Amino acid sequence: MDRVPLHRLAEFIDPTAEEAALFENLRGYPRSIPRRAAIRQQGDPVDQIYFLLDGWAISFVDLPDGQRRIVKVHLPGGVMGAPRLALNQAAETLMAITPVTISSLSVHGFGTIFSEAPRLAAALFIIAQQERLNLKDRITSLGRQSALQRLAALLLHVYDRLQLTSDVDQDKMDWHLTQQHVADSLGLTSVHVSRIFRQLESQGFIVRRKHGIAFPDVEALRRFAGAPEREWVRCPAWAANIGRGKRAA
Amino acid sequence: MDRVPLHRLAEFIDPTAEEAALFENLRGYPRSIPRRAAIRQQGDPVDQIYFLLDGWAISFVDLPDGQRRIVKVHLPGGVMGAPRLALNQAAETLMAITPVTISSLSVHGFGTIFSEAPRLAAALFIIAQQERLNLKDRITSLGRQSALQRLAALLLHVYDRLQLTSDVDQDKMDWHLTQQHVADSLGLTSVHVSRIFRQLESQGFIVRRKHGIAFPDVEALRRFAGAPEREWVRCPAWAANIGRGKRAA
DNA sequence: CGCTGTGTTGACAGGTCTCAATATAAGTGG
DNA sequence: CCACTTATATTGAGACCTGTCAACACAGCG
Repeated sequence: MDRVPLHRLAEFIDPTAEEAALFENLRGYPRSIPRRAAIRQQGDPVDQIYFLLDGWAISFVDLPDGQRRIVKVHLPGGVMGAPRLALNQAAETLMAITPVTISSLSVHGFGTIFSEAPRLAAALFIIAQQERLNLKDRITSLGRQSALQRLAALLLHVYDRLQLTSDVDQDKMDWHLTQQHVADSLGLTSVHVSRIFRQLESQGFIVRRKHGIAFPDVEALRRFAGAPEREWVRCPAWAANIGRGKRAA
Repeated sequence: MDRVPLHRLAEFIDPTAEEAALFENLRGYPRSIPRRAAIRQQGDPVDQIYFLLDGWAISFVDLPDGQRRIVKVHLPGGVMGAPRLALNQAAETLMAITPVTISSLSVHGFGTIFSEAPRLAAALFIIAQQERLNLKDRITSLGRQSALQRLAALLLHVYDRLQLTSDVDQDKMDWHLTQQHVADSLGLTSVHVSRIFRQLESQGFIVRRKHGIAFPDVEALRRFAGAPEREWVRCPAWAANIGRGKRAA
């Protein structure tokens, strides 16, 4: 497979050679960014979207009162920065939490995809909807679940996403979030996160290692978290056939 | 203005006559649905998306333990059901909470928009991103704000959306959510919602009427809620010019 | 006129936060 | 390589917010 993050697009359509080439031409060269560096600041103008090729990143908002909310954890293969296409100014800061490599696409190139490769555009649209569902699941989770369940749901969410994009072991995963990151994601304090992490561990749901977490029994954890199982669509007919019927007729 | 919900699309591009006609041809006839009726059930197959022409609706998820989470309140002009394009089965139930009229669009017609009217597709994409931002704001709000602030943020969110799509009075709005709805939205109990509603009222932030809420001082409420002010993009160049450069060349 | 949906109020229990101290690991500069 | 600083994780005690349970008021509606 190529090193382009096309796999994320290819989850929903099978790109033709032309589509892949177009995408390849439009996107910029991969760029390395060190840990803790900002990829994009809250308030910057909106002119690029980013594909995360490798490493972990977060988008967060700093509030007037000094608190920080992490609104999304970005994993390899993800699309970053698309939501701000709806804004004049970036809403969030994008920061690398490990060394990362990214590739960027100008908003102009983004428009080109819509006119030249409608099937890719449809795939991007579906990805956006998938993200909406993820956010909705998080709202569901934040709403009324205990901190313990929320943490379990977060772990499983990252686990599932890592399983999709890389060939990793079945029962463990990399982990690059500090407890402060987790706290800012779940709306808890880092103090409490520490407690519930230990609790989850003492109950046998997880085993913690350096930069990694193992799951002795994923299914048990899943039942405990009460997170919905999502059955993502793959290559839906309406998207796959875009342009076909017309050009034939 | 037409009775089609094109205004929502027209927030981001100025549709040509052809684009408007295409959309008009693809969408179904308006349909009326009584209060409390389900527009779409959790688990149904995915073959339509809906435009809410009039009335209020909610999408919610019923959890195994009997709790209900409202993931979105739909107001007139909104697009409903797009997120499930990423799924094989509908993730949520769509229910009218007032009498509503809707117009539907098949997923096939949705594909046609991507091939025939890329600018409309781009507008739909931007709307999706806008929704993502709204969800992110809600996550921010749910995460660490007090119940009082969350309620204030919800009220302002609905207020701002109503201001966008209809010409209503500056200092008041219609309100069709019961306190149970609010509780299911904010992740609180209806008991507590009752308390904080009274508290918000006794502090002078709101005045409650039948099916309506008035805001004596919107800006004070906004400061209290601490919700971010969003500056939505309008007719961005990358979307407006889609297809132009190409056809000329 | 009774019924169901909705809103209000009170007392108590429980989860999470705050504040504070400490331990451990990870960098950094000499 | 060591000393120092910083980041991260852990633990405890008490306060506060919100949930639970229960009872009741009120309205709309058949």
